[in-house]
Amino acid sequence: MQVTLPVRQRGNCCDVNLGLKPAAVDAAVDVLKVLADPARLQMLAALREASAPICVCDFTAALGLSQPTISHHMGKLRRAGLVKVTRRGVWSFYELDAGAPAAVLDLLAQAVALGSASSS
Amino acid sequence: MQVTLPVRQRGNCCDVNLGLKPAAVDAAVDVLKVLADPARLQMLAALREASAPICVCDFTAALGLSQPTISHHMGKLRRAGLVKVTRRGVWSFYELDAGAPAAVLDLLAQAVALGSASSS
DNA sequence: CCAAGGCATTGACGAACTTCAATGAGATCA
DNA sequence: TGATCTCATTGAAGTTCGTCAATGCCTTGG
Repeated sequence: MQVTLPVRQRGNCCDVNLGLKPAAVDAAVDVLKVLADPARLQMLAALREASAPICVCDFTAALGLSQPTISHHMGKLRRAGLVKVTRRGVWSFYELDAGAPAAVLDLLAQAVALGSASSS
Repeated sequence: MQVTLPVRQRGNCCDVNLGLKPAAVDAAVDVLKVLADPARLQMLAALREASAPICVCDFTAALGLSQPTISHHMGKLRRAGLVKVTRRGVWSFYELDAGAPAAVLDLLAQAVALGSASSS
C-alpha cells in the first residue's frame, strides 16, 4: 500500500487563469438562465420588435401556453429587470425595461441575432 | 348557464409578431443553456484568455469540482461545438473551437463581457 | 507484462425548472 | 351589488440538470 505521490499530480501544464470573479459569474449565469427558455426568448424577441407594449393574453394566444405559465415567465423576466409592466384596466402590458444594464440588453440582442442567423 | 362570448376574448390590442421561427429559437436556446452554468462559463472564459490549450486536471483544481463533473461539462461543450479536444499522451487538452459559428462566439463574448461589467 | 495515472462513461441522487389546474385579488360592466 | 373578465399566486406532477462514486479504457513507466 505504498503511495507514490508523483510530483505533477495537478497543474501539469499551467495554472488556469479564472478571469471572472465568482459573483460576476453568478450574475452572468442568472441572466443566461433567464434567456435560456423558448417561451421567454420568444417573448423578449417580440417585445424588442414591438412598437408598443404587449398584453399577456396575446402571448398566451401566440405561444399556445396557459395563462399561469405566461404569468410565471413574465414574473421571472420582471424580477430579472428585463421587462416592465403597466396595468391598464384589466390588462397587463409588458415592455422591455430600457433601464436594464446595457450589457444585458446587448446579450439579448446577440441571442436574438443567433436565432436569426441560424435560419440562413 | 348562458355563455356570453365576449367579442374580444383574445388578441385585444394587437397581434404579437413572433419574429423567430421555432427551429431558430430552439437552436438559440440550446446554446444559451450550454452557457448558463457557472462551471462551463468559467471554463469558456478561461479558454478565451488562455494562449494555449488547457488540460482537464487543471480545471478540476481551479474549479474545485470532481474529475467526472469536469469531463461531463466538457462533453457538453464539445457536443455543442464550442471546444475542441487534443489528446497528448495521457492528458486531454481543450481549446475553443475557432470553427464555431461567429454568432455563437459573439454570444460567448457578450456573456463574458456581462460578467466583467457586473464587477464595476 | 504489470502497475499506476488521467480521462470518459454509467448509475444514482437531490435540486431546480417547466407546465398546468385550482384559487385568489382587482377591475369593469350591467 | 353581483357577475365576469384578466392576471398573479399556490400546489403538484413530470422532466431536466448538476454532481459525485464507481467503473472501464487507454497510455505511460518500470
